[in-house]
Amino acid sequence: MPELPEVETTRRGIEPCVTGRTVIRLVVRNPALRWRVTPKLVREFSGRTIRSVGRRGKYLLLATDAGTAILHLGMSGSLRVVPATQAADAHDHVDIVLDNGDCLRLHDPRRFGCLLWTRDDPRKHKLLRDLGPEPLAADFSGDYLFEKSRGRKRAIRDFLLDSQVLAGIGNIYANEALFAAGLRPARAAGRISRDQYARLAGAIRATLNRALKAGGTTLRDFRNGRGEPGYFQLSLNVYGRAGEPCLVCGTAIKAKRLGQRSAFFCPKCQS
DNA sequence: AGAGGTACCTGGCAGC
DNA sequence: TGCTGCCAGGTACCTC
Repeated sequence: MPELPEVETTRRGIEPCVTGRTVIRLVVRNPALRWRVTPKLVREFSGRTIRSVGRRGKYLLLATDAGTAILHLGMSGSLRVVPATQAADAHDHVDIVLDNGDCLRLHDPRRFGCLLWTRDDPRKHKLLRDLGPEPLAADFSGDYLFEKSRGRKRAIRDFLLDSQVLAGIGNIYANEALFAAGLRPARAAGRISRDQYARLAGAIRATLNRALKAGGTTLRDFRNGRGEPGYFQLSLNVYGRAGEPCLVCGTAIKAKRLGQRSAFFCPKCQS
């Protein structure tokens, strides 16, 4: 589910509700996420005050004076702030109970998400240290993608999904940005020109910014910190639209299997 | 080093 | 109305 716009929407939603609040306890109904939620996390997070809510790629970082909780929403995860007394639904695996009677509730049917604890700088954590640049940060450019892609034979769609190339891009936004840049998803990354990468970098930024304005994409179950869906699915040009007319030229959108995942493109607008 | 496949897990949907 | 098989927003880890 959640790519950068959804994770950032979640971050913005929960930030005012949890910053400065103290965690009084954790309720772990099912510790079996991608990695087990450990007793050490429960012990060390409890009693700590959340100083900030950060994000790196698709990871959320709840920072305290003693350490940082690293949270990933996987494919189907969502976080919301609800009264701690509210009955838990199926798949509400963890509550981070706050000192004002609310809790931060992690819901994740597929359990591909994780909740980890580190005492050190989270950016040095194994899961974060090799992440590529943030696509909305100043150090990201078409030149960076051009240099990084030389000699690479992979499909550009897969190159964009590689978190060591770029952090936070998933299958929806990779496909949408490639449409906006006029590039077919199967094109070899190493055979795309500097000019085309400049256009692609701009398309990535524009697509992510438009998705953020819409509060993210809700295909099935994404919800922001207040339980509300996003609306960017109404603006998708190609993702999930196989067989439907291109909104620019009317040609039928094609779906193609690249590796294990579907890619979508307009055969006329993209080359 | 890079590329490709597998695994983790649940739920929704199409087709029979 | 079942049942089966396939698909899904992610990504670490393994092999070649």
